[in-house]
Amino acid sequence: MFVNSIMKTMSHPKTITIDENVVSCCSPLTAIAMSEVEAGDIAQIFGALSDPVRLRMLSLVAAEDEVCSCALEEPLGKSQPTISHHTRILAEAGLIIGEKRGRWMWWRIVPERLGEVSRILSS
Amino acid sequence: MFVNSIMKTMSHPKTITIDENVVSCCSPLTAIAMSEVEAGDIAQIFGALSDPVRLRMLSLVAAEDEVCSCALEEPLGKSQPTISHHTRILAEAGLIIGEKRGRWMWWRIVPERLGEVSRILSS
DNA sequence: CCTTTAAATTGACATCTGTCAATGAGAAGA
DNA sequence: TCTTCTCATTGACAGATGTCAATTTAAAGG
Repeated sequence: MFVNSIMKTMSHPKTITIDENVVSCCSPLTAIAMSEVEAGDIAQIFGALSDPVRLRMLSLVAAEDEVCSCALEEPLGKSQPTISHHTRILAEAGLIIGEKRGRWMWWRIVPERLGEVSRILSS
Repeated sequence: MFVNSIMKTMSHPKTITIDENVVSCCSPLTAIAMSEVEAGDIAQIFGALSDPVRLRMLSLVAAEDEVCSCALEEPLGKSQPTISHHTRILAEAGLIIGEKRGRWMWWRIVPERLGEVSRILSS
């Protein structure tokens, strides 16, 4: 069946690694005197969350275990390069992680990262 | 003394009202199918949080009970119009609230709002 | 009134950002 | 190898955004 044919033909799972150390995350806001570098790092994450298309994308991925890039174009109504652009930004922020299997790129959310960001706002 | 002289000269406290109904906040991300309008509203909030200057501004305000606009220019190293610009954006996102007393504009954070936004990311 | 002071607004400008058509890079199957 | 398919990259462009000088508005105190 379909899944098996994928399993048989897929190459060794390649995990897309994202610079984790780019981000010095994440002490709560109410803690004293946020440094400029910390502010820049956190701003990058919120920047990833500041676009409607990316938020709906995140919502779509969160609703499933894994979502293929190809399954995002239609519900979001955006071109393939645009989808690729947005997944990259979310991945660079550490909010999703991608794995290429065969020709398909599969995305899942990173719950721990979501939690980290959530904790920044909770006093 | 200083505080009293302020109390005596201040006009009736005018609370700055911000369009609350602009934002249809805030169901968690993992809930099904975020609508386009909801995504737009939430994106606006995260957009307010996506700038390093505004994050440090928020941090400064959160560290005190109230902070005067005039007390923000120096630590943030930005001009008065720029400070005004950023406070406005944070206020429009409902993250801070301002009150004009005499010549001074006093800002405080809106903890409930911070909580709302935090809850969007917590699955 | 007139002056002073704090903040908002306006206008200008450089930079950043979202978008897509065109193209390139890898993987799978024939 | 050749074709097909999925995704990434590039280049271009319109629109959004951060910044400040200059100006306006509004409040206080002579």
